[in-house]
Amino acid sequence: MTTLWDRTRQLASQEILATALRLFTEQGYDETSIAQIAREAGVSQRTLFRYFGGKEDLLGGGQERFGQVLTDTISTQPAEADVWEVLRAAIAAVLALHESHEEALKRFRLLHRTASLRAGWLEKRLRFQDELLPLIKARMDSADGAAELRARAVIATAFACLDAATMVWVDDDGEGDVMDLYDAGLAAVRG
Amino acid sequence: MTTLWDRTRQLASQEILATALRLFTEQGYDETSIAQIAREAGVSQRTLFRYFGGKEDLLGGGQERFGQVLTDTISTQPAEADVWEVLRAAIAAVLALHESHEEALKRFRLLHRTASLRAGWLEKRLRFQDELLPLIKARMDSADGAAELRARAVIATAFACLDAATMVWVDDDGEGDVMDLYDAGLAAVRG
DNA sequence: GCCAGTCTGGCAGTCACTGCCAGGCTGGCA
DNA sequence: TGCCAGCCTGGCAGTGACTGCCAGACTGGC
Repeated sequence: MTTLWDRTRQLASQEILATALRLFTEQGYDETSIAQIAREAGVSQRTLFRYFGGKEDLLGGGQERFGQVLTDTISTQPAEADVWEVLRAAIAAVLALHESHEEALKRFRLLHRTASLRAGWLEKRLRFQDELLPLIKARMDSADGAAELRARAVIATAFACLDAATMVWVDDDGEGDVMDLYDAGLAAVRG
Repeated sequence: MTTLWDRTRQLASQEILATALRLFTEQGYDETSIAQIAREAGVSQRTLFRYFGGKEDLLGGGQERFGQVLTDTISTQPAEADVWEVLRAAIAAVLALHESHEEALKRFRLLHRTASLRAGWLEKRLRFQDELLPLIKARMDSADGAAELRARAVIATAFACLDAATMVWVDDDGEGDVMDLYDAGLAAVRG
């Protein structure tokens, strides 16, 4: 059962998140201080840091779930499926998590335009890749060696193409479908 | 002509760099404070920050040159060369910049094991990719559209394979040649 | 030997982030 | 209904990276 505490927490959390996203888009990420967000959201800095681990987490978008969704999707994929198919399905599943088109575009734009955010995101993405490694490795032909290297290369390439797709998508102001762009990018790579 | 100032600067710079690398490898990047490096190198914090923009730059390795070397190598490549050949040459040129095997391994290990450093490095690498974009785009078949996307995907894939190669190389304690691993990784991707 | 330009160190301040502590509110229990 | 235990909050102080400012020292050219 949800207690009053839970509801209060939920409310405060949403208020903080909304305030942060508003200020970030209005004046930029680096130009917005934690103090300002806390003030305008009506909580103390200390509390804000208790709700969210750090400034980057205020962008929200539920990135914590991404890792789980990726691994889950891959695990439920048929054993005989091609690794590229498997990765495609995982990426599609993550993209499907985004709420609205506009929100996603807003967040992605912020992400790609702010160096510090971009760095943090890339780092997080690399951790996802590490989590995927054993799953993909198990699905690779273990006949010729260097399965680790090949698995790493394939995973990294898939994300690289997703990166390219996302960037083009953002540059075109959300024109077209990210998944189509991903396919086109991968096609350009694999010939 | 080199003045006394230049020589002093050079000396101080090297002393700082050496101290930093030593402390980083001894106790870890995050566990080493700027104050400690400055103290042990015999300069003030203020001066240290004047020599090097920030803590990340203290890892050295001449990463500033990388962008220049990449673009230069690509520019001097024959016009009819395949984009993959061109990118391979550029990556090989950058790898050739590393002084010694041991130093390179030490730096790479630090880079891959420290989240904050890895994030910064990935960000820098992304900027290199942006610089390469027009050069590669110009070499792509402009017949079918989406040259931007295809160029982005190809560049990102090349770096992704380099990433995979470097990681495996570090995990194997510098066994084998990074370039060979790169070729193997790219082969796994392009079939 | 002197002046101008440059480099240096120290100080104070900002910003993200953390530990600690006292006070307040909530939820369950008598 | 009253009360105690437990969680939650805000404030305060501290750390670590980084910047602006200023005064003092040193160097290079005249």
